[in-house]
Amino acid sequence: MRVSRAQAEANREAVINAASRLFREHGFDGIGLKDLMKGAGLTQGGFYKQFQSKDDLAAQASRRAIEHATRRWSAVATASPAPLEAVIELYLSMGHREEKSDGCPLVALGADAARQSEEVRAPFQDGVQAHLQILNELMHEPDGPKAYDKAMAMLSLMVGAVTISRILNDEEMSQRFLDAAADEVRRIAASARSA
Amino acid sequence: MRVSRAQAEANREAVINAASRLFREHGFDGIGLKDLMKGAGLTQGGFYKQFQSKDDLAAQASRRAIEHATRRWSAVATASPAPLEAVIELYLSMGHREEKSDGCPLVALGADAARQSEEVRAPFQDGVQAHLQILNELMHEPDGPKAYDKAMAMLSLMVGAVTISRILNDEEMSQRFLDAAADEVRRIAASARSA
DNA sequence: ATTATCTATAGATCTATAGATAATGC
DNA sequence: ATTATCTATAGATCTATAGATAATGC
Repeated sequence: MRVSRAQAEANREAVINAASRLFREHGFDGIGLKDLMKGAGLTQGGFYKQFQSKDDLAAQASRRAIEHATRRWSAVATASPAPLEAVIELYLSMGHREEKSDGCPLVALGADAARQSEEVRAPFQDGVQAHLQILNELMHEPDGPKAYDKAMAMLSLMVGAVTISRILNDEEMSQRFLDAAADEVRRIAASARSA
Repeated sequence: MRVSRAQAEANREAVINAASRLFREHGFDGIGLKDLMKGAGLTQGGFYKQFQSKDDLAAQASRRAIEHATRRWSAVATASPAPLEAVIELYLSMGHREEKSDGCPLVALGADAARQSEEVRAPFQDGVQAHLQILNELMHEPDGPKAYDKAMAMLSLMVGAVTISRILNDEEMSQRFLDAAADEVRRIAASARSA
């Protein structure tokens, strides 16, 4: 029954990874400890040797999800000659609309996060800052006086558009929301020039 | 124990009204039948004489919340000489950020709605359409070829900004998100002209 | 007589804990 | 000997149902 220390640490990581997906899919209140542990191939009993509470796991899983999302933005941005377009294509896409459990946690858990403890909200707040910094660098004039405000509008627009596109059944309408958002994100990035 | 037919109908309405607030505050999974009924001064036992299931109440409470939000937009728009500014002031405000249980259901339950049954999602979809129509009429050129797409971007931006502002603890940062969104909403409304 | 609401409860599930088991690590 | 994980369980809460109660409506 006992496993090596290295394996134990790997198991703990597996629980955090599974939870980061399962919380995004079902919400913090929509999945229990039993299924969270099962997601890593373990049973419920070991949970409190690994985490202080469900809230503790929610905080760690949120941090993992947000940091993964941030790295993903950085990765596509640095890999592309047109970084902003690359981020738009990644984020404002039907693919992202459908991959709820692997997509942006600000969309999958935005409304939920506002109801959580300070511990759980903290990683979301850090994630917002990290996303803003990336967007800021993708702006036409990152050092303009309003660049950071423009980044805030861009992030709000992106999060809102994917959130709404997930509520809508109509795929055509969903696509139209994403496209409309993409157009305006481009306009905002460009307008940082004159602001 | 038994009450008049009129009172019974009033009680049912009271449950829907209480639920429309309580779901926005705690999420669909964050509050049980006992407290939902208690919100209307009743006990849990009568619930299934009034509603088919918790999901049924969630659908009706969502419809009530969304329709209330739509009427609120219409009301401030028609009452003001600057209708778009009135809607912006109402929606992109710290007051709205704080009144979660009486605010826009797309913000309070956006991520939750995407996980719900078709029955519960339907009122949200109708609500999105209704909000778009109001925004469309507030545009500088409502009949422009891209007016509806502009309305989509405006709604996404507004929903996203309030969602993020609720996650942030920092009030200054929250305010800045709302202000940045307000600026861009105005720009988008104006840009419908030339599009 | 009918019925709106109540108390009480069934059965499932939730978070959290206790103690058993069996493999690691000294 | 220590400890990572397991099975089992406590106690609370969840959705849903059953049957009692008492006021309405015919």
